[in-house]
Amino acid sequence: MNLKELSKLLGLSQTTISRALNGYPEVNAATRERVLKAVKETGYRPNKAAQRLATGKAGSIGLVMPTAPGHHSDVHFGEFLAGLSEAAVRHDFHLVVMPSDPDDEAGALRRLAASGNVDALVLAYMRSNDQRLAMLRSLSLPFIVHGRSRGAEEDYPFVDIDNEAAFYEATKLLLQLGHKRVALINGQEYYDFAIRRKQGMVKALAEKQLSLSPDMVSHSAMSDDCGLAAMERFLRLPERPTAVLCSSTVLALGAVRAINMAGLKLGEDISLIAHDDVLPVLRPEHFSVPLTTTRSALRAAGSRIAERLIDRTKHAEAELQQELWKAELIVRSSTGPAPA
Amino acid sequence: MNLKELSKLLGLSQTTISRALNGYPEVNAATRERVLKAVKETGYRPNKAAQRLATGKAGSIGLVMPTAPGHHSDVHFGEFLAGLSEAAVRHDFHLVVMPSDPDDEAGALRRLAASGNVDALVLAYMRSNDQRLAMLRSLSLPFIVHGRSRGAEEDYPFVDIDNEAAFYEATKLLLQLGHKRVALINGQEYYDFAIRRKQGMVKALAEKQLSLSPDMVSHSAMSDDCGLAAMERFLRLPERPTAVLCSSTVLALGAVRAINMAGLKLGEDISLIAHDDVLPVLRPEHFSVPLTTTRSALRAAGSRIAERLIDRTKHAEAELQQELWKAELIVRSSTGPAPA
DNA sequence: AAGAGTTGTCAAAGCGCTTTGAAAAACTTC
DNA sequence: GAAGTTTTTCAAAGCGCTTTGACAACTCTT
Repeated sequence: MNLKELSKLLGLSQTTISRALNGYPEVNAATRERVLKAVKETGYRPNKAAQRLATGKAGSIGLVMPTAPGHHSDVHFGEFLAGLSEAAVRHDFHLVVMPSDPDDEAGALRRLAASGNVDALVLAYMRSNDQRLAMLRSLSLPFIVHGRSRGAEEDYPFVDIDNEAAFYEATKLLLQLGHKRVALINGQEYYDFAIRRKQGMVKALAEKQLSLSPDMVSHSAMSDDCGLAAMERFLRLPERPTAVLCSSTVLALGAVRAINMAGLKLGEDISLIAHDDVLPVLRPEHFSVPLTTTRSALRAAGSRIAERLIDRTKHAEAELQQELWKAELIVRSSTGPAPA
Repeated sequence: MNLKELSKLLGLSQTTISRALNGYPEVNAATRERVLKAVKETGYRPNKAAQRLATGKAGSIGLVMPTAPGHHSDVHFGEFLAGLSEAAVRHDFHLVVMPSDPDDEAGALRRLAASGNVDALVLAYMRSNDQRLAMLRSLSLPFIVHGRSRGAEEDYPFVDIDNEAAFYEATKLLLQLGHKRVALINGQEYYDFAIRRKQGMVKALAEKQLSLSPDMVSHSAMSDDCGLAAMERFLRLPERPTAVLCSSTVLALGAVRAINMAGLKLGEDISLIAHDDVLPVLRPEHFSVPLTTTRSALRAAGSRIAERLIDRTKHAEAELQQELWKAELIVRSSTGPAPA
């Protein structure tokens, strides 16, 4: 069933039907009723491709999903996607996911934009000095950044959490508890959030005339085995840390296992604070020793981003909104005073 | 830059350019060269929406993502999506994700199909007697099912793992080790895979004149806390199980924690076998006691499905392929002889 | 009751591509 | 070199929608 057939069926012009369906005022209420009824009965749905060609609006927002045969899919991705989805579904938008080699996200982004398949883009997995920003600016397609990019000029709209403040606060808590040797199990070094978190930690340490030695820092993918390996390495140090910060509860999962295997007691012999993106499958409060965390819901960020993005495709006013969310420090049992 | 402009620029008709670009033979080699060069210079990209309208091909495959504000996003979803993506990216296809209320997947599917945004659909999260099947059959859009649906006629193409055989084999292993009381921590009862796994288990038990009592079975979402809760319940039984099967490594994560908290030794006091969908963040071999598992890579399934689906959009021949993959039983340390 | 203003409807022109059917140009062949 | 082939190119007709500009058909004014 297409518009032409429907118009024949109703004895109305395509114009009138189109207007009735799209809420234009210049349609008689009775006529609109009649159209709506016929639509329901026939199950007519406007063809999106045609609509898109006519209006230039795609009704979908796009994002690039870094993936490759060897590449570990990121647990956080699903949750972020769920957030985007929640907002998208409210506005009857689709999500176009463009898979891409992690090393060619810029190219994937360009292809996605050129395809005309999307009205707006989400930029995620931000790196320091991210080259994708320059490309996107030249593309004249609305976009919002999840995170930020150190080194690049900050003239783009974003939703980010204050990573530096989060890890600054977390570190301060540990220092107050008397810890002096604090280690960091972080995400990959090229990610913006990782550097900021490290900076927050360094800043807090510096205030107590302490510094962060390189052998107390680990950068790796966010998987439990990386967390395990990093923690094991720390525990083998001549002067092992008495506290550790983790950039994810997934990393913490491995770290906690290493701690247990070493026969140490979490929250007594060693303290741990993890950043919690609120993954439903891995709740810090459900760890055998509930984890102290800096919490910020990834899903909420996704949802907010989609909401703003969709709004922009509709109203096109280019207000530069930059949101910096505070992560919440939640103290549970994995933190305790430094052992004497 | 659009086709019209380019044709004017080159002094060629739109037809010729279109043909040159789409590899038709009836174009002079020299002309084609000239076109290709101009395309490179001008950066011309055919508008996908127009292409789509003209050809009826969208160049993307769709799937519905169940999501709602309260709804836990499924860890397995990301991995499945990664699999789909890998194949999609190879063929320059996009993935259209339609978020949907979990209770209205059928409606979402219909809307997605009607949108003309996709050439083919993936059906996942299959339930017993799934009503979506009937709907899809009437839609004349190619689709492939991930999993199967008990109760529905099996006349659709699918990729599934032999869940029954997997849990049959796993149970047999436990029985051979002398276990008599085996419990099951399963996914939600309405999922097809959950029922088949239970059936496999029941079958193996029946061969030894044993039966599966209802209080030894738990159906829940696939999260660690559900696994924990289920295991705790089992451990409180007057005659607690000496072995347990888990439908996911995520459930096992919680179950193992419950076992540890009860002061029991995994693989000695109690045995555990989990189904492993090969989630990169949660590897059974990295558990403190490495888990015995039935393994089948979810990502591979996604990849295979996308591959077949894309193939079908291109060649349209409707061979009914039904693949049933064997899960691999991998024995590690979480299984041992039944305690005396 | 004629002129002005409002409403409701329509035919037709696009949106940017592909594809059909026809025609022109370039070769063959006898 | 005329007739027949083959190769190469083109104009025009869609694909299914939205939107513009025009036109009836009413409803007010005065």
